[in-house]
Amino acid sequence: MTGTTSAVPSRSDAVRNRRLLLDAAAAMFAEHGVEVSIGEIAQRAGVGKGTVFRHFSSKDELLAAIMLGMLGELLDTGTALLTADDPGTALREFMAAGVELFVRDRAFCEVIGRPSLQHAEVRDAIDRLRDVAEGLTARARHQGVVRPDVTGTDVVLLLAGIQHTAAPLLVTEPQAWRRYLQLALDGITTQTGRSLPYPPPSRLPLAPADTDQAR
Amino acid sequence: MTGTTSAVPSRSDAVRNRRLLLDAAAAMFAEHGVEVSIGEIAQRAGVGKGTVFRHFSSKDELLAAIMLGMLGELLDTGTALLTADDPGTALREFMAAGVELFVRDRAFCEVIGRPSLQHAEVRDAIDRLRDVAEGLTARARHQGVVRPDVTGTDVVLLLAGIQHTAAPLLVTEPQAWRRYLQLALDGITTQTGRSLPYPPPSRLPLAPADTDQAR
DNA sequence: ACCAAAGCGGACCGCACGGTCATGTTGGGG
DNA sequence: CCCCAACATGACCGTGCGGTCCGCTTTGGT
Repeated sequence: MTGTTSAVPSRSDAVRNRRLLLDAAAAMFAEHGVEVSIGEIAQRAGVGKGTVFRHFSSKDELLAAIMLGMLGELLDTGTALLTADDPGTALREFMAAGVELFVRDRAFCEVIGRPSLQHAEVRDAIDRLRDVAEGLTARARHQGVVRPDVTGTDVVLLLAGIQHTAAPLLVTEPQAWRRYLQLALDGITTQTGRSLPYPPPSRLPLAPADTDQAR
Repeated sequence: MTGTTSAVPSRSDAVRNRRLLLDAAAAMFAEHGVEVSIGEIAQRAGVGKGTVFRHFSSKDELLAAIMLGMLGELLDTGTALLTADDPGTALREFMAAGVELFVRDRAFCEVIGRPSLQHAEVRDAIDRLRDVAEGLTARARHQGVVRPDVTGTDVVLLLAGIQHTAAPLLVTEPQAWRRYLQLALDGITTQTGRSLPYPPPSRLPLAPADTDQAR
């Protein structure tokens, strides 16, 4: 389901090394963020630095391959939940899965939060994720458990926000994000006589070009 | 009120250059984050690179000086609001000021969010901020407009979270954070029969040492 | 068993960064 | 006006990064 970025090689040692590399990179990115060096990843995988660039044309390509995998999983989870019985708990479970993904993977947070360094495919995946979230939110809205003016884009944005709220506590209290997820859920739940002060964003901007203008 | 990190120099050209440097660094850090190079800051200030290190012993020192200034302002705002008439709107205004600070300054987000690279003085300032937030929250709680199990630490954490929620929209919709601030406020507001699933964090960890373990 | 092609590895390149230093310049007290 | 201490400067250094390249090894078809 997740189209790999580069073609998968034919020789046995190559496919084995590719697996080792993907696993090592996923672990290192998750633990240390996008700043880990290619050398460290290669070392962890037990291969030479050159081998990394044989399998992935650049560091960005490697990063994108892993991010796409994770986004694909979340997308599948969300799609499955679209046909769940209770729309309210379905939305809740989707958000829990999303926040947990952010919490577990530091690079994931950094990539999603800074669209400037995003691959086109990653942006597409996020767009599809937004669609799924839109569906889940619409169902919950129809059931009346969610405010009428809350959108799927809101939900996706909140995932990153909740993770970031609990981030400083992550080491000492790894489960604290559940507290802030509930807080957010209570915020988007139907409340009498309350409205949000700013119109819902129509869509995620394609590539905000970061805040950096050309130097 | 804000104790500068290094002693302020005596000669007139030195004090002028120090001002230029602080202004340039503040602008650059706000716009591009902590990653801006000393060279770029010096260029913007119209001085040589060496001059930067004459005034601040390291890049971290310069960064800390600016962060302390901003934290001081927010601290003053919060302290003033402690004696405001309506505790509910006081808390709201404090949070609005806090989020706006995050939104305006990229380096501020990065420093607050990654305690590993924090100066001791910065951590102290954040602690004092937490105390002020505790006071504001307690007042609002006594008035009954805020959940009994929401703490000042929650409020401080939410500031960063709200900014991060709206971050991807910042370029296209700079005011979107107000939407998510309201959402968070609705979340922490008194609601019948709802409770948070995770106990309130007692305090911010002092220095979570990042997620990086020694290499 | 052989061999071409595919894969591997690590020395190597160019670059940008934070920080230092020797040299030249300037301000302001006497 | 003079002089020296305080200051400014940019060439320079060490380091670590992403990415390249070429000689060697392994694989798998014949």
